[in-house]
Amino acid sequence: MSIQGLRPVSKASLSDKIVEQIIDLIARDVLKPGERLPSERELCTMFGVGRTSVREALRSLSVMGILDGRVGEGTFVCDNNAKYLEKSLQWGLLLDSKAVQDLAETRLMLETETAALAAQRATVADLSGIEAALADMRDGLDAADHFLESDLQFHLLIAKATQNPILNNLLTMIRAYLQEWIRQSLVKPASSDKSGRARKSLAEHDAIFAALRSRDEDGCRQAMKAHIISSSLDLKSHLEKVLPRKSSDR
Amino acid sequence: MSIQGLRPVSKASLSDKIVEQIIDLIARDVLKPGERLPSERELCTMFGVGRTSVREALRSLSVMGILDGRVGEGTFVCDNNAKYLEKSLQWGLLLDSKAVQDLAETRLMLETETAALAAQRATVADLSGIEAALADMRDGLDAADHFLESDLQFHLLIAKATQNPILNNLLTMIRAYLQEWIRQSLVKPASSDKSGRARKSLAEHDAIFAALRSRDEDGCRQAMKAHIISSSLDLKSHLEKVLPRKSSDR
DNA sequence: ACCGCTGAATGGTCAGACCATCAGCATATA
DNA sequence: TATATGCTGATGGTCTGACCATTCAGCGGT
Repeated sequence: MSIQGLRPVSKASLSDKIVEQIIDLIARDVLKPGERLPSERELCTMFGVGRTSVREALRSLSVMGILDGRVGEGTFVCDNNAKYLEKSLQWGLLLDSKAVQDLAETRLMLETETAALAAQRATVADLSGIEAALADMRDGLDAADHFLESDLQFHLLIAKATQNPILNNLLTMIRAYLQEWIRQSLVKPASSDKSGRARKSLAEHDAIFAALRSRDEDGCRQAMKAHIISSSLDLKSHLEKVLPRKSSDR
Repeated sequence: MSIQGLRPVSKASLSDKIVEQIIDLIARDVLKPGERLPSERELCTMFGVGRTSVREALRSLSVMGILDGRVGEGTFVCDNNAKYLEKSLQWGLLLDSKAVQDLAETRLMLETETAALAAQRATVADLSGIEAALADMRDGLDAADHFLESDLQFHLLIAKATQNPILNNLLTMIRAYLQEWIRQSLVKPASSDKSGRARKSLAEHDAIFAALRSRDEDGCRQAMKAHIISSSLDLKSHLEKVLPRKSSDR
């Protein structure tokens, strides 16, 4: 027997209700971005609940990227309330075991298209930033760490130049995972000579930047693709030396 | 005076470290979906921290949709990694028009390339699964929800056919976010006639599948791109009706 | 075979305490 | 006067121990 029209009773936890209230306050602009919330202890009395519940609510909102708690200062409304997406995409990446090859493949895909987008949208400020990173690479030709750092900057600045924060964040994350592998494959290259690799890499970056500056969308795509594939060769051969072969090979 | 070689110390909070550990466990399949975690009190002794910290960690993971706590039963790993949708809509959030568009752009980028990859790698099982989803769409031409569901399946199966779990997971999550918007723009289309949109969409999917089956990598890319752009137009005009324009517009 | 009771385990909440950190201010020093 | 230095109170982060409400398994009675 089943009776229609029965509604589930309120099963929301206390902290969830608090979350709702705070979100509502933000949505109605009572709490504006950057503003400071009352202290946890004050919120306790205001909501009439224990500190635990308040803290769980604040924790939730901070995981969503809506609030940001700073010890000794207080809790603040994040300027950018769309952080939630980026956060969960990050954690999602974390969830998937960091298979280096799959990651590298994803990076290739994202970064070539990102470069094309950047060619359309980069501001002059973006361009000069990227140029600076390039100059920095040139300076660091003989210092692996320095070189690598500028290299990373170069790529991240391009991602930023798409003006798409989600894309930017995704690429930053992926790159962070790969960075250590890339470092190793540069420091201990398969192809004996290492400053040669750096020099080649620099030339490739030059090509990318040239295409970028002249707003050559497709040229940028090609240059980036060529660069990543080229640098992936070293990474791949390095991996094969270090990693045990996994089950399925394609 | 500045001293070189000083590294920033660990500033991650206790609960954040616990979050990382648990995510790692799930990523390495030590904890499988649906499985039950040790009780909070056990976790306290296992991690050597107070219950507060453990609870904050569990709370975070549950906000992310990775865990699910049930009173009197325990805490479980969600079998459905794409719970984010439910969660983010539950909080009614706050995706401004720009975020949705950035997301759509990212999707376009990923999904076109994904289609090309799938054309190379799809197994016969993948293909027949995709074909089944296509047939399902045809059946659901008049039932929006049914149609939408099969549509989603179609795209996810293609992502799966790349055999790259990271790519797959990424697209699954992005799609989960967009799904509700896509639904709305189908049910309440800008261009008056809605079964027309569905029919057009079906034709586009046919084209994609044809290219996929004949392993036409570039054709697949083009077909997918055309499809997403076409369906994005409706989404975009829908957004402009529903969402407040935020700050910068490009 | 069915029902209801009981008790243990569990997540949710509470109160009170201590700690590390930070802003702001007063003080001391050059 | 201007710049360090040191104190102090407020704040978020953590710990402890307690109680509540819910759930489930097991027991006993029908």
